[in-house]
Amino acid sequence: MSDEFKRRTPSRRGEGGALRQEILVAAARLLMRSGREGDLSLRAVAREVGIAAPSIYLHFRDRAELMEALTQQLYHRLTECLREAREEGAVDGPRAALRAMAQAYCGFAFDHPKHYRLMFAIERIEVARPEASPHPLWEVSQAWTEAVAACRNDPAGGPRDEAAPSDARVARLVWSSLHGMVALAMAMPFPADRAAIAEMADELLGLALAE
Amino acid sequence: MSDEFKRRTPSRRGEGGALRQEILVAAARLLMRSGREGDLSLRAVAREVGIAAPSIYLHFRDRAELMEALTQQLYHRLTECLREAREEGAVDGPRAALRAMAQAYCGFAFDHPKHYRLMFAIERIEVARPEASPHPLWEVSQAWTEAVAACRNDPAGGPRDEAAPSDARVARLVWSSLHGMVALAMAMPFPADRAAIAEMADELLGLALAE
DNA sequence: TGTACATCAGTGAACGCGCGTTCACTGATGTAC
DNA sequence: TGTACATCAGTGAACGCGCGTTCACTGATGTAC
Repeated sequence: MSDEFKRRTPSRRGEGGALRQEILVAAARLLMRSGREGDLSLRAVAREVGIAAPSIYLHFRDRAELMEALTQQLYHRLTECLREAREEGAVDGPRAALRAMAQAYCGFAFDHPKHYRLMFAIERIEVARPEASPHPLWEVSQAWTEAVAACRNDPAGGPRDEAAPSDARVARLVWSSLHGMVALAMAMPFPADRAAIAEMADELLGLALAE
Repeated sequence: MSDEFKRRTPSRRGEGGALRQEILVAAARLLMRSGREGDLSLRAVAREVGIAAPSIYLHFRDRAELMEALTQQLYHRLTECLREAREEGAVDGPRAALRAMAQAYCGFAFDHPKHYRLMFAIERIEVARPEASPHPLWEVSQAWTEAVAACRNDPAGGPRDEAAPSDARVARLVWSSLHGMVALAMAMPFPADRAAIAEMADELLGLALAE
């Protein structure tokens, strides 16, 4: 039995940037196991990668920057997951696409609960960011609005009620409620019932689109 | 200018238990300011109370037990807040009572965002608890179910649809969605719009009760 | 073809810090006789 | 009424730990001449 850490062999010259991605992957892996943000220390991540702790500073200014890069990556994964589900579902029309998207959202949360928790429970530091890069949560919001709008513009759905709330409002209601379902299920002191949540998600879509 | 901590004068004999409550109050106050669970160290709490760190061990077995007592207290405060709102609203009927309860829920979350976050984002350790004390989240769940049932049993609401989902299911949908609204609002990178959330909450109740 | 040098991709040791927890203690207050 | 003792409500100093971060360094690889 050996207590040695695995030792990563250094990148070849010009390929130093590879370590950056390895660090992020290791951080995500570590998070998956240990769960809480506080456990994601620089040193723990370095151990997971198989490098010395100071090597992280070659790619991230400090721990905060590493954490931010990690959450950004997780947000993008979620966005991609939603987009794929919507595309696949779209062959059966916009309603099916929205439904697939909702199911994919719940699936993402239940498949990566620790990641999901970090994404939505992290303390926002809100360093006045360069406006150049909008927050990735905007993309998620956008995706919901588009999918909802596609449903409500579908001619098969009949004429649109004049007094109906905007697509963005309905989308926000849908997203909020889905988030609440998965987040509350995770917060409850007994294991989540995925099937029940999936059913509740369908029920919600029915209500929100006033079918 | 003095850097000294305030020093608490010891309890009189037989009143040692008073410190326990002081510790919990100080922990809640500290949480309100600093936000993240990791900042709630034993030593920080002791400083806030004005006692030596080891004194905490006179009333709590370890840090975990202190944290658990704190969240229990917060859950009970939430439950009480919901119950009061419901009673006040009940003079205008069960529908108004449910509405008041929903508004109180959002109000609690926005008034104590750090507390709310801790209650629902804390890593559940799920020490096999003595079954004697059920988790306080059950009480919250119960409160929603009762309020929803009262609405749907109200004779003024007309006869009940046979195929309608159970009160518990509707209650869970309502609670989940409300939780999602406030939690997502807190997670978004800009300040929450309380009025918009309150409106969305009303809209949700309308949908869920199929008005 | 050889060699001096620059650059790249990291490393090892050390720093000061706050933490949870343990330990033996202290000083005030009550009680038995 | 006096005094020895027990109990209560805490304290001060110390422990070992892992942490973020800094610093001067190393060894391999490419480049200029």
